[in-house]
Amino acid sequence: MPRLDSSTGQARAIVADKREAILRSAIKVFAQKGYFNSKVADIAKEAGIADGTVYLYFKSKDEILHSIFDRAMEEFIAEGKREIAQIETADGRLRRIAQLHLEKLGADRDLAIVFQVELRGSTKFMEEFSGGGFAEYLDIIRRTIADGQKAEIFRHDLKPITAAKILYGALDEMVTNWILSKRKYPLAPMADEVLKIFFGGIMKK
Amino acid sequence: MPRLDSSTGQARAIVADKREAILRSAIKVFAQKGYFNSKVADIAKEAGIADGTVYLYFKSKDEILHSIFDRAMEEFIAEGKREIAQIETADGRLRRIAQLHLEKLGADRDLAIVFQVELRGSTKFMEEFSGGGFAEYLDIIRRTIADGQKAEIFRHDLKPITAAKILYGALDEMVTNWILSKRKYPLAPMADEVLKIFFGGIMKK
Amino acid sequence: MPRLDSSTGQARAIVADKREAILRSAIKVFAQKGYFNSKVADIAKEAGIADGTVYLYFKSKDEILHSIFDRAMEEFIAEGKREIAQIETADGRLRRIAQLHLEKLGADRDLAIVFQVELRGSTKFMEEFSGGGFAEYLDIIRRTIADGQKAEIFRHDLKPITAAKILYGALDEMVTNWILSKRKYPLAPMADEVLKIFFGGIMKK
Amino acid sequence: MPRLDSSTGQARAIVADKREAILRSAIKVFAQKGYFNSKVADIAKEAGIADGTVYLYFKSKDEILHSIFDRAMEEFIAEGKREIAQIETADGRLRRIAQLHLEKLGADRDLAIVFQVELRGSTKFMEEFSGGGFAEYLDIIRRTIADGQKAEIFRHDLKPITAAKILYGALDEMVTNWILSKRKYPLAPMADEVLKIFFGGIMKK
DNA sequence: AATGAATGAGCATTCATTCAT
DNA sequence: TATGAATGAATGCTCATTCAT
Repeated sequence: MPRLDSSTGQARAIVADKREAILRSAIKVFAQKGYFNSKVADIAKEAGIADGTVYLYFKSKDEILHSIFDRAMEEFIAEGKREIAQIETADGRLRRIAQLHLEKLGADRDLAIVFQVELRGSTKFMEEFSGGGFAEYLDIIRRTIADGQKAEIFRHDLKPITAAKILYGALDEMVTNWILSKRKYPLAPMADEVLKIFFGGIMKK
Repeated sequence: MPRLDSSTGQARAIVADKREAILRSAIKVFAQKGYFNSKVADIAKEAGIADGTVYLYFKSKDEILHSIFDRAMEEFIAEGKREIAQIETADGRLRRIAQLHLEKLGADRDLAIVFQVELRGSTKFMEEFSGGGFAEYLDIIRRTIADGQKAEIFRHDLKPITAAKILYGALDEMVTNWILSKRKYPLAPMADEVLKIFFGGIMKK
Repeated sequence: MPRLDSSTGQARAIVADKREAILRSAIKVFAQKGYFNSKVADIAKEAGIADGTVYLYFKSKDEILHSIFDRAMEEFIAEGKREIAQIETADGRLRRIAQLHLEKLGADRDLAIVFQVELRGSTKFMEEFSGGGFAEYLDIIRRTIADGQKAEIFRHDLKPITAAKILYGALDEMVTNWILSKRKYPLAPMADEVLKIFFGGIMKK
Repeated sequence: MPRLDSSTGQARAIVADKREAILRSAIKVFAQKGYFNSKVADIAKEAGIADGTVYLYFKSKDEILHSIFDRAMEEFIAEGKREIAQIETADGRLRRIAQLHLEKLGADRDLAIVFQVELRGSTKFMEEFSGGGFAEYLDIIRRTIADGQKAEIFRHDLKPITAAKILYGALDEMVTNWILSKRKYPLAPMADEVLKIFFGGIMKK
């Protein structure tokens, strides 16, 4: 049986590979020129395939953008959950989340650009984004903060959802600045800077 | 020759008025449909003028978007500086900045949408944005934080520029969430929530 | 008042002229290459205007085809009714209808081609065609035949609607043959040939 | 070597079967959606084969349409000739031709649609059509009429070719009306209606 | 200054056909 | 023979911008 399995499996793998290749190409092209200024032909050329072939794997240009987001978010959330599960304290978990956030985007500049720039380019998309994976991500942060309050390590006079948004916003700004910065620097370490303030405040005690 | 002066002045005022009207219309239209999906004809119709007239006041559709940003940012920074000048303490100044940030955008939802969404829609624009008024704004925050460190009210183990970005990012996320939220709520009060964390951290002492 | 009227009237006339020009060009192009093989750019070039201009006067390529038919049919029916009204006998009226039918199409070969060929190229269009002007035309023939029966000049053992279809079909075939014929010959005289049979049959008495 | 022969024969039969299947599928699809709106993939799916397989039996989509016409016309003419040969009188033969015409198309609505609608969709095709089987068909009618004149049962003051076109046109219109009609009714009986007029005229003697 | 008709470059998508397997 | 993934040419329509009036 391995025979049949592998033949089917291989076919599936090839299909997945090509989808993958198109997605990678699209990320690169979108990052360079922006979604609206990117032609489907650009993506195809970057992927080394014919224009029409793109449509064997995606229904439309729009679907490509959605797929980029869905796939990346899915992966990120899965990995985040896995890592978090092994950490005891709420603050430790929060630190890991922040690090992961910046590690992931810091490791793929093009993807980061698409996330920071293109996904924000339309209210329509942002709304879908907000209702989708992003909401789940924000909720993970929120729950972790609530956990920390229960565990009496975080203050009680803050709404967890608001605190979560603040943390997310701060991290998000780190990414945006990193993308736009002319100087190259590693993004991940910024997580600790953010947490230094988020955890400790900037006031002297 | 008050005559000529006044006539010129009046003419200039009329010109400014029409520019203004076009800008207001553009903000409304961009907020509704997004920059790329807005037609110049839509803006003209909203402003009650002919399509071609738009080009007597702006060189291109792109310039309209830039003007929206420039004008709003200029106004905002001018007002910010004015208000800040009257405040003694660094933390007081920071609080006023945060409040102003949310007050201004909270008072004009369409403008807020254009700022949060449309201005992010292209790296090109974000780069210009970053190099322009935004940099100045961020620098004001940075200097205020540095002042606070000099005055020994803020910790010294934080780079002012990083702290500034974090504050900005947190505020920015408040605005984005407010825009996308289905529920209507006042935006300005969120400034205090942000500062509660920014100043005090979320850890129990 | 003629002033205002004429200015408006002139503008309207110019618009009508351009519509007209596009329609004439479309008839020519459709006749030459067929509807599906005609590009909107072909029509525009033939009319001496830019591609986009076509869309200032017509919503789509499809609408152009419909307009060709509507306008021609309307004109034809109006003229037919006018002429018929002055004729006493049913057979005289039928003869005039048949003559007009062939005169009109015989005078404009391109229009005839569009009518005979392109309007038949899709069931969708034929259905609309059948439900529209064509039905009215066939009904005029039918009523004339029924009149002739009432006047006791036509046999009663024929359903007027069937006889009408037969006459129409015979005339229609004359047109189609004329279009496809390599030899040039006047179409109108064929009306008498058709009527010779339609009225008299081909059997010897 | 009966072996080879039979194997070849069988192979040929299989080939013929598949050609046949594709043709039947094409008729169905063309009738439903029209030639230009039908995709080769639609035909293949209807026939239960792969897209590429179509091209093992036909050189192009266009050739399929031609084959539909050629095969049907060939069959029809062969059958027509066979039947006619056994009939003595010219009017009897004409009656049989008219009946066959409507019987055949009345028995296969999809084929009728393709014949009445799709084959008319382009002058190019109509010209080929006119020069091909259709010319032969029309000629059979013409000769039969000429025979009737020689036999002194038909009037001499009519050109046989014109009379033939008139008969054909009338029959053709019957088919077109039948196709477009919402009501279902048998087509074949219309032959007699047509002949009642064709033979006898509609005038009272 | 204002108009709005005209322009024409630009692009996502489709689909007949090919060809490696 | 059969497959169906891949190809890439082809085109209707949009819309920012221009310019004669």
